[in-house]
Amino acid sequence: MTKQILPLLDSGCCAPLAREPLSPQQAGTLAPMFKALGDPVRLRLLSMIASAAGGEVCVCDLTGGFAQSGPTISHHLRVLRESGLLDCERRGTWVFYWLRPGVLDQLAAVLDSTQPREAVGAPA
Amino acid sequence: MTKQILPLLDSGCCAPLAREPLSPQQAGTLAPMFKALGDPVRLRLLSMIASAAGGEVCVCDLTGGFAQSGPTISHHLRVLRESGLLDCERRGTWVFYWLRPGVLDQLAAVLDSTQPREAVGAPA
DNA sequence: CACTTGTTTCGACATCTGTCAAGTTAGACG
DNA sequence: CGTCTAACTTGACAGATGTCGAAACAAGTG
Repeated sequence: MTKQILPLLDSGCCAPLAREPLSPQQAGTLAPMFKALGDPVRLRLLSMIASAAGGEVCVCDLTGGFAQSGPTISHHLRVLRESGLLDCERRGTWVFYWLRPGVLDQLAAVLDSTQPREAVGAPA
Repeated sequence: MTKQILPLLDSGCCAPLAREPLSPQQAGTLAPMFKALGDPVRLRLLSMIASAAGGEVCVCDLTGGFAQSGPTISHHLRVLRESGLLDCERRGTWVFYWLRPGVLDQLAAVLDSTQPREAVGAPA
């Protein structure tokens, strides 16, 4: 069910944005994830899923909260899935979506600016 | 020089994504910022500016690092500025850009998922 | 098997986006 | 003022994106 997933930030991926310039490759890996977050409908979908009690939500419980049609919600879920933020599984009639663990934290870490620069590693 | 800026997350704006579902309004405020981050060129620009020594960079020091034309870089800088992530000022011949303080941290806070749900405020 | 419900895919369409070439504005310097 | 450089704006264009209705697919139920 899960289609092509972008090369995952294996472990941390990159230093925070504000510590050193991102390489074109790093930017190319991160941008699609931020892009997936760059739509109000997708942000709300992600939030509904991320904040759900069991950590997962049935599509049937998502569509009701939006003015958009079923196919449109399905499209946005696919974008979130293919960007590596969500995963899903069919169980009988229903399809459940959940947050891929850790991905949001990695994105948050990239945005973190508490260690602007010089305070990096200087051993002495 | 600074044009129309989106309604700024006054103070925190919203609870983390994973704590409770975003309202349509909150999603509408946040999405344009994530959208601005959703392009590799803009991510690199932002990173170059955020990690720069003095906290600001002259446009003339940015354009060299990209295959894109000057107007294209200018366009991306405008998108970053109008989404509220950057600010700029002209000094003589040159224009300098810098990170709007706090904005990145607010976005990071929205993505933070260390307090999934129930651990919220329950007084007892 | 036919029927119903949940979900995705397909096809179409209007809008938005990234890009560049060409032209314009802003300031510095004679 | 004229000219040079830095940066932005405009106009154009190919390609991506958000949206929907219709059709297809998946599973359960009679």
